[in-house]
Amino acid sequence: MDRNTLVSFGQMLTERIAACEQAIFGYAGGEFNINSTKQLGEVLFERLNLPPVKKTKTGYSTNAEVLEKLADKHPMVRQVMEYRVLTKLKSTYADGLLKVIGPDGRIRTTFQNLVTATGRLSSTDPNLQNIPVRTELGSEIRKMFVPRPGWVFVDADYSQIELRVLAHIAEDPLMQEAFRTGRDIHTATAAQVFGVPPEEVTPLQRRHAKAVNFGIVYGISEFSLAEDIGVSRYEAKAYIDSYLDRYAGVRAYMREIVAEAKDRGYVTTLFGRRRYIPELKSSNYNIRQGAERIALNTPIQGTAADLIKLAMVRVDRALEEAGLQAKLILQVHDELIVECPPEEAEQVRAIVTGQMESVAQLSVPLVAEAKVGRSWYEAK
DNA sequence: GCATCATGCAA
DNA sequence: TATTGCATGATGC
Repeated sequence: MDRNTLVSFGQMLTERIAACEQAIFGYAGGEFNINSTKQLGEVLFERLNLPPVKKTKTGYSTNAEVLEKLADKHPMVRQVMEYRVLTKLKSTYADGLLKVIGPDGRIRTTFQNLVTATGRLSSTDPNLQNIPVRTELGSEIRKMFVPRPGWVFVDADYSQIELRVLAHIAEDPLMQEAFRTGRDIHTATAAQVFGVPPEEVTPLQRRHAKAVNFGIVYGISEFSLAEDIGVSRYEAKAYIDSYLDRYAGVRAYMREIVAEAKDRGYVTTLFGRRRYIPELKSSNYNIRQGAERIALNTPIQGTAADLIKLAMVRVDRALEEAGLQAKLILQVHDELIVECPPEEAEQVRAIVTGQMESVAQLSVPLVAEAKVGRSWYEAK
């Protein structure tokens, strides 16, 4: 870790947090613990009389979605949103990571191989599988993950591995065709769902199609899709219907995997990993529906986990056999990170992506893309 | 000190 | 009323 930069980043956050706090206390007319959802709820919904959008089982919800809806109703709300972003980065990442830097300046996670229900690894103490990447400020943290002096990172990730696994397992001809011809799957899906040529797909259509692809893997409901992309339930239903009309293999898979799971009591991955799902027989509708989503998702997520685990073994072996100093140092579900001297980087890149892509022969190609960089931020 | 809750980060 | 995880601070026991 680049400890000094991490310390400076933490100090910058401290200053910005203090400014937020002062603004919030000014609007509230006094101090309170902004971290307490109970106290914050009282200020927002009782003192300032903002409309309570949603409840939790213990009181008012103040989560990001709720705050977003209230943002135009009182200036304090945006300050609270910024406060949440900053304190998250400070406590979990800046302070949290500083605490676990070893005497040699390196951070080591502990991987658990037997925790998740699907076969994924999990990472603890610290969790290196949830380092921020989606926002500009958050991704600054990744600039502080650096290799040993003079070395570089090679970061390789699978492209759309779960949808490729779905295309394979579901034997869906259209989805397979999209991957075989190297198309952008979300654009191809939008073209199918909205009935337009790929080159006429608008950014909004692509975004909606991406959300549907994402949701399908998890066992979507029209309600949740509507929530996610901000359309009516009827529109969301139309998207899903159109999707499953076009990707008929996916529709059949969804039906068959649930039937099989109910019959056998478990589902399996392509490599035979098994997950029992006793909740399929629950008398509670919600629990039963949840179990069906698990039956749908587990073979997909679990097969992807099997694939990358096998790739890890082969990558490690191939790097060793090539006589390289390169070392596999991290896995993040669909991504492998290797540390190596810069003169090895191009060979490492070829070995890692080559092993990841050839780990299994599915009905669609597996594609891995790699970058080289002097930090995790640069290499991703 | 431990458990639970709400929240938010990742794939 | 979308899958899988883990860390944090607050809160209560």
